[in-house]
Amino acid sequence: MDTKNISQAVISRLPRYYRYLGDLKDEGTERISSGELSDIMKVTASQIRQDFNNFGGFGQQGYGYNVEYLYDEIGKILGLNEAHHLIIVGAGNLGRALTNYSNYENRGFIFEGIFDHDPSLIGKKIGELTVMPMDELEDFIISRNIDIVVIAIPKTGAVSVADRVVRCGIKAIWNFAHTDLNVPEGVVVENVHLSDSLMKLSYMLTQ
Amino acid sequence: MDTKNISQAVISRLPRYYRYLGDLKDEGTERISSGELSDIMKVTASQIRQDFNNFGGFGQQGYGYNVEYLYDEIGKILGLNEAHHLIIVGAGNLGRALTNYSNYENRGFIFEGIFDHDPSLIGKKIGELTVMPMDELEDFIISRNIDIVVIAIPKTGAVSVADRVVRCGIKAIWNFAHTDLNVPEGVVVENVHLSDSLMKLSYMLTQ
DNA sequence: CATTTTATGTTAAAATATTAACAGTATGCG
DNA sequence: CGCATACTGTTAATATTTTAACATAAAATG
Repeated sequence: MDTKNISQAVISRLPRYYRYLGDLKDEGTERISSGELSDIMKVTASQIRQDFNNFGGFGQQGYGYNVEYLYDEIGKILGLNEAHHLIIVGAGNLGRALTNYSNYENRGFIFEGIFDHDPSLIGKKIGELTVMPMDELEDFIISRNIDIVVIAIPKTGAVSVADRVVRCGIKAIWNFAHTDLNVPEGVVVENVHLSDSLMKLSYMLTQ
Repeated sequence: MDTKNISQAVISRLPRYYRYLGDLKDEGTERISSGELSDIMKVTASQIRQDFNNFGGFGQQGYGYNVEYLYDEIGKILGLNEAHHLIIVGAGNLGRALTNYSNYENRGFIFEGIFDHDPSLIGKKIGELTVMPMDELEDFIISRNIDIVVIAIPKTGAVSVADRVVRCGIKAIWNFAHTDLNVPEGVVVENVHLSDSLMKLSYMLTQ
């Protein structure tokens, strides 16, 4: 069910499917066809079937897809069946927003700690978490089995933080810094470049 | 220099070029070739040349590209030569983070106001801005010539806010709500679905 | 000032991704 | 229980995107 090289385009669409299927499940919809889903999501039915079939057949001819089953399966593909343990580096506005955001939006992603180098922030409570100093970073990651690090600091510090966490075994970085990170083979980075996103909007608006 | 249907893929890459060119400019680099840029950015030189040529020839054979000129031109393409006036709907953690974020990161994007429906937040200061009540939304948009609305509220309210702002002429929405917005032809939406992004990371980590 | 080098703009080829078509199977209904 | 219908899974066609190739023009060199 995995490593045969699924394209980035397909992967990017999976969370959206997951979202719509979750909504359908909540509404009590039991089954859905690629055609109906196509209408709701505004993508072709063909694409939906192709996408799902990258991971095996989840549907049944003449019936369609069972919503709950499909939802669960996509969840598994996305790795949501097991919990992830995160820390946030950077207790600025964005770090704080993400801490809080997690509580009600992202089950399965457990925010275990938040770090900052600013002495005036250390010890402060942010939601359930207490800001920790940067020199405790490595110990915390290792002792708490952290698997995802969120980088929410300005770009000047981002690269060195990435290096530090990679050195203690982190394999996934959610990067909000306004720069690209160079990481070794086997480490994945998901960038959220807000400025890039805003510029794209500006472009579209200008047309 | 415009409407001949530039692909989404190209547009998505423009801000990244802009970022790297800005860095090069700051370092004092005067000229650069597609080959050198290719090395730095880890994309093919061919793609770089193709991308730029969608908008006309910015370089010179045997010389390459003038960094500052190219930077400015891409800025213009992205619509960064004129200021944009934004408001944020939602004074929660995310809204607050974006307000502050803007100050030091995004010149040319001017955050003019922030709104919330929660009475306990109205009147509070967030950076330079004061939280305003939702019933002043339309008047403010019109009187201040707002051209971009940032939606930073939970999905339950997002759709109706989008409808409201579209009705008073807004053509661009930066959507952080965990839902898709249905907008009429001519209105553009740039989604920042943080959960989707995190799920993508989870997928990559699982592989 | 001629010659070599460099590097673009552009055309052509290859690789990917999307859409359409269809064969075949389960379902639902009479 | 058989027949029509409704769908998927999958293969084929089309469209798009990316990469490579190359002809040409400016720049550098001696």
